[in-house]
Amino acid sequence: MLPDIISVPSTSVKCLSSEVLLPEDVGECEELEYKITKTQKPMMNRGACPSMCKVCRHPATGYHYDVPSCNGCKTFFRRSILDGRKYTCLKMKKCLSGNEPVGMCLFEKFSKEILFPDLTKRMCRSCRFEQCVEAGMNPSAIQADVKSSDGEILKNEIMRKQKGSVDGLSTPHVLLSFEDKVNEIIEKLTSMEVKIEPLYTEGLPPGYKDNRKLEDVINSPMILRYDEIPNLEYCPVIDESTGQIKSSGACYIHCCYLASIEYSKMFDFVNKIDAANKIILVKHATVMCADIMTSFFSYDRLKSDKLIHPNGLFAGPPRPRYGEVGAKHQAGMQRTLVTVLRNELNRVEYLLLKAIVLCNPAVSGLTETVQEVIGKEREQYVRTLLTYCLLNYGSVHGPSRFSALLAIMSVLESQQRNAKDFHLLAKATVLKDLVRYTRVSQLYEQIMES
Amino acid sequence: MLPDIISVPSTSVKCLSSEVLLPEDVGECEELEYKITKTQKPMMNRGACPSMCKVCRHPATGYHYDVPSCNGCKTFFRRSILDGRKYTCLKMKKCLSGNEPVGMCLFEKFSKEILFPDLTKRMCRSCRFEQCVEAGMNPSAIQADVKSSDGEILKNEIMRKQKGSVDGLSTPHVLLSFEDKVNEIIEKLTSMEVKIEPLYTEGLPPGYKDNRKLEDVINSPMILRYDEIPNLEYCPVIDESTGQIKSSGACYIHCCYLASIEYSKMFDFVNKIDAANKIILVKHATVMCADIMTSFFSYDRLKSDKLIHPNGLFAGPPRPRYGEVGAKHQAGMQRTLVTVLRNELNRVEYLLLKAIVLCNPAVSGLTETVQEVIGKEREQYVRTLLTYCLLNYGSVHGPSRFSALLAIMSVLESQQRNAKDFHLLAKATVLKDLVRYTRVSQLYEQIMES
DNA sequence: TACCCTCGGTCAAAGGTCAC
DNA sequence: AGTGACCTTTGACCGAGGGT
Repeated sequence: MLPDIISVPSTSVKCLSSEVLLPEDVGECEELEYKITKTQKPMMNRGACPSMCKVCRHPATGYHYDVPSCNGCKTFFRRSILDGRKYTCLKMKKCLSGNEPVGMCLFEKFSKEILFPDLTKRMCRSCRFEQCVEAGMNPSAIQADVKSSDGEILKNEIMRKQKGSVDGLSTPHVLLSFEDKVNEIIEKLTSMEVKIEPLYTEGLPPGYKDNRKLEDVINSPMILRYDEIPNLEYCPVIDESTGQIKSSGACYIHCCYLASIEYSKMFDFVNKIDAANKIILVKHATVMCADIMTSFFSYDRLKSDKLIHPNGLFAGPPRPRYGEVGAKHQAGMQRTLVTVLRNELNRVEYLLLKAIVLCNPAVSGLTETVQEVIGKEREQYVRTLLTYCLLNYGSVHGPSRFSALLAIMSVLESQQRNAKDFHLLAKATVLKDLVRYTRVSQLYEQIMES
Repeated sequence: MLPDIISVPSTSVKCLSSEVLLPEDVGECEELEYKITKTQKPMMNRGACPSMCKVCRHPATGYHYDVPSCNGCKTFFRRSILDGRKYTCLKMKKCLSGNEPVGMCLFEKFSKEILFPDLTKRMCRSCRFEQCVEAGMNPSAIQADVKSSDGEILKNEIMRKQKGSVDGLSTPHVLLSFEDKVNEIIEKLTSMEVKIEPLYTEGLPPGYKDNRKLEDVINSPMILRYDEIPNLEYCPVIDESTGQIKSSGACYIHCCYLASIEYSKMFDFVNKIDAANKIILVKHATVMCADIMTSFFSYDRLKSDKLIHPNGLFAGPPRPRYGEVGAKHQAGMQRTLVTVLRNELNRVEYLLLKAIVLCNPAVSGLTETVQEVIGKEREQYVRTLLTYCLLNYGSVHGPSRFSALLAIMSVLESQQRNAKDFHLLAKATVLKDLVRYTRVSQLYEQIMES
């Protein structure tokens, strides 16, 4: 069962194994399974062709014997079974892991291995066959008649082995160490994300206002639920014509920003930088982090192709009366989402991208030391994202996937410029009243006016 | 000889040697070669079998390392490369032509050569290897690992030699190693760049105007010097107040666009797409290609930190009177350059980036097939750039270098939008006169108004 | 009806082997 | 030690058949 879920293909998850195995994720997995059952296609995936051969990392040509694989490995497996072949590895099954040039750092080894993917050359037939079995190639999916009794025996042997090992430990894999490292980072980001989620999804209750300054929020201990916010002020907006309290929903924009700020505080490197630099960084990153969060949330959780808040309401400046700049802003927000959707950003990619957005050493005003610290942090996430792409999309499509993801950043950046332009314009001129009506927080203004 | 024919084996129809000797068959050979070139499938041609070894004139057993050849020469070539052997001819490389037994008349020599075509007997190993290379045997088609560093050196040497003589007919081979592929692609792009450079650096001479339409330029054969442009029209601009010819420098903008278009025509994939799609693609890419070219040229060749034309004059809309949009446009141009400078883009990165900019499958209006073709082409360049970064900046900084380079693209894109906005605004309103004054070509307008 | 998968089969062209 | 006829293996490609 598990293998099937993992190999559920294409853009969608193909997650690293730990993701699948995390207890929190069971729900997600089940959901995935549900989708599969629903479309009544347990094995194959409509549309997208899997990108990488699970055996040798060549470009895959489709699912063969239940495994995304290339033509070569498909034929190799079939022949091996039909002829009932027995291979012996002369290198103690170390064809894959051994023989590396000495003195290479791990990532170097890895990227070389991925980018120079001719595993077939380095794998002996024994190890290749092993890898086929490991990847889950299903002997009973072979329709042709086995040519020898050896074949029959081998087939049964493999089937027994696979049945037995479903819940057993998978044998160590070359890339495990990289997967481990990637997993470690992803797990950390995931747990951070989980922590800030309630802050965003619950929103500030209607009529309440958070009066803290940006500096306060940044320098105070973590606050992960709105009801822990000190000095939350109840100041409902009164409709001037009717004199009644204007009904207003929960305030998600403010909370989305709060969530982004609290999120940024969870990174280890913030301990290494001083308050002034923190503020500069946060001012630069928050709008973008909030945007990508809203976009991803709408798409991933709420399955919406429109930008919506956690309560299901339409997000962004909703009314047309904001004029041209408003329209541009609005269009920009939607563009962010559209980009996310078009790329079918998955959760891992989202998390890493957000981390990369946050760790931007090019923000002007940062001291040199801080730039260096942040630069190193960013490099780590960039590398992880690249590794993830290479592992999941292969050496052919991986790099372009990686570049497509990075392109989202520039969309976020221009979106941020639009948002800030919009805010200034709105405040200065036509929208003075509207701005007063809206429960604009000081924090919001501080961010937007940077 | 006869036994060979009989034992010509198995299933496949290895041709009979007598066939080789028939004069009529020379034609067939040539036809075969022609077909191959045409379909760009040098590998195989099912059904037809090459008849004669291009190295030694024995009966061929098929294509080996891209050359119709016999078993012996195939094995000889492989062994020579794998062992990295160096042969020396003791007969001044005259094994083939000279040194005939004395006293033979020409006809004797000739008929002997035809009837006993065993050149191997007469060729020393040095000359045989020479002949292999000459015939076009492709060392990168050898899959086995070279056994010595000598082998690696020899292989590269041969490949360089062949590239020079065949003029880049090298075939995309699946098993070409990544390093090789990187070099191959870079060399190809370099040679393309060299070809278009004069078009840009010379510019159109003052007062001349190129009246061709975009379609004409795209569909006509390559023109790489301005003096080959058909119907170049001399139409100097007259100053209305003085009645004198306005002095104007060479027109670089037009030529830069021309250079970009001619450049795009050099990509192999353009043969696979129709005229309509070509136009769409070129309309989208030209401004960006021209921008990055101007930027890189200013920085790399002219060592300028300002955007300047090859003649040393300041580039871009130079006068402040263009108003706000003009200023924005101007600032954008400078921003492109600044980005280039800040990144210290080198030539390889510049070339690859330009190729990536050009091969954009996301341009709206392209048919799906074309999108796919272009997408594959782009993937190739993206992968190459990534590999280049990893190789040259290491696995720690390489990925972020790669991401920094990709970020230049979005700068180019927004710069393009500004340029087009500027053009439309200029044309429609305040700058009507200026636009008329400027020798704006139809081609320029067609590009700017897309 | 018309695709679109994935199956098996095919064969040109790789590599390897071993008398000579 | 080299050679090359013969052999094995590989994998791109194609038609078949079953599913949507």
